[in-house]
Amino acid sequence: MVSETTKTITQIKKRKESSNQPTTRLQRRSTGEGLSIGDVAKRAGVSVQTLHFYESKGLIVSSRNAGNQRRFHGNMLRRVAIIKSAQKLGLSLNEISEAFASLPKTKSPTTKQWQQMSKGWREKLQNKIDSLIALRDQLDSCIGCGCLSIKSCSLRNPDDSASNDGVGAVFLK
Amino acid sequence: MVSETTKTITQIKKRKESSNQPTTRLQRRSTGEGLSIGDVAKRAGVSVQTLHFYESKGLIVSSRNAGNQRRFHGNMLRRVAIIKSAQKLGLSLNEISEAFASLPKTKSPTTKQWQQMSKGWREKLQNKIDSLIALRDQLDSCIGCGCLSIKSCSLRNPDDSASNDGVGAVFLK
DNA sequence: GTAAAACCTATAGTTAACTATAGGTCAAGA
DNA sequence: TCTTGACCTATAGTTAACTATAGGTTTTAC
Repeated sequence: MVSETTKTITQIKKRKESSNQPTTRLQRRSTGEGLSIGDVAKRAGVSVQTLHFYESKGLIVSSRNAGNQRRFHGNMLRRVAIIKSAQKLGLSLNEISEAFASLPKTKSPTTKQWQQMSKGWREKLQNKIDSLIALRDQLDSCIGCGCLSIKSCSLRNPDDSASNDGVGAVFLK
Repeated sequence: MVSETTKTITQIKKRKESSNQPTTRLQRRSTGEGLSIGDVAKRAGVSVQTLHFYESKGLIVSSRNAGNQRRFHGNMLRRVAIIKSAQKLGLSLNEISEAFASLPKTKSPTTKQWQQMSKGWREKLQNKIDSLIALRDQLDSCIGCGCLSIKSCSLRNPDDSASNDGVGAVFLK
C-alpha cells in the first residue's frame, strides 16, 4: 500500500468530500453518476487510450469520482460518434475541435446547434465531393488520350505554378 | 580537400571509368545524360528531399554520374506527376507503389499500361465519391431530425459492430 | 582558378492520430 | 477479505510523408 502523500491534493480533497458507498455499474448509470471510461470506450467503439487522447485534445470532457476515475456524461458518447463521423468525412481533429468550440462544453447541444454544425460539415463534404468529381473527369480525359504531360495535363496542373521552362509534351514522344 | 579513401569503392570505380568533360545543363539535357535532381525538383514542383525520399521508397529510380550525382530519365517527371495526382485522389504512397509495380522500372510505360493503371484509380476514385455522397445524404437526414443516436443513426453506424448494450436514443431525450 | 551553388549521405525533427508499456491505485465480486 | 480487472499518469513508440540540418564533395559560372 502506498501512503496518502503520493496522491494529489485534489484527490485527497475529493475523497474527503465523498461518502464512500459502493455502486454497481448499473446503479451508477441510473443514479446519474456518469459513465466510466471503459463504458464509453465499449459503447462508442474506441479504445480507452483514444479517449484519454481525445480528452487531452479537449475534444471530450469528464469529471472525476472520489477515486480520481473519470466519469463521463452520456452526451460524450454523442461527441465521440460525431468525431468518428467527421473523420470519415476527412476532417482532422483540429477542424472538429473548431466545430466543437461553438457547442456547450458539458451540456448536450441543442438541436439547433447541432444542425448548424452539421450544415457546415455538409458544405465541406460537398466541396470534397465536387473536387473529387472534377479530378475523376480529368482522369477520364487522360485515360482517353493516354497522356499525362507535365505541361498540359489538367490532372497534374489544375493549380500548379511550378517551373515553366518548356518541357512540353515530352512524354508524348 | 578530403582523401580518396573517404569515397566509396563504387565512386572511385565510376570516376576511373569516366572521362571528365564538363557539360552544361543544356548539353546534358540534349545529349541524354539525364536530369539532375534539382532539375526534376524544379520541373515537378517538389523539393529535392522529397525526391530523395521517393527514391528511398522505390517510387522513382535514378542512375549516377561520374561524380556520384543522380541523373534522372525524363519519364521520372511523369512518375512524380502521377504520384502527386494520386495523392490528391487520396491514395497513399504504398498504394501508388503497388500500382507502379506493374509498370516498367526505367522505361516509359506504354499507353496501354498507363491506361490500365489510371482505370484502376478511376474506380477507387469513384468508390470514394460514392461513399462521400452516401455520407452526405445520411448527414442530411441527421440535419433533418437533429439526432445522432449511437444506436440508430446511420451516419455513425454504417459498418459499426461495437457494443450493443441498449443505449437507444439516449440523446433524443 | 576559385567561389558559390548544387549535390551527396546520414541523421534528427515534425505533425497527426494513435497504440503500447510501466508502475502503481481503485473497485467489484466471490 | 482478497484477488482480479479496471483505472490512473507518464512516457515512449508507430506510421506516413515529409522537412531540416550537418558536414563534406562536385559542378558551374565568372
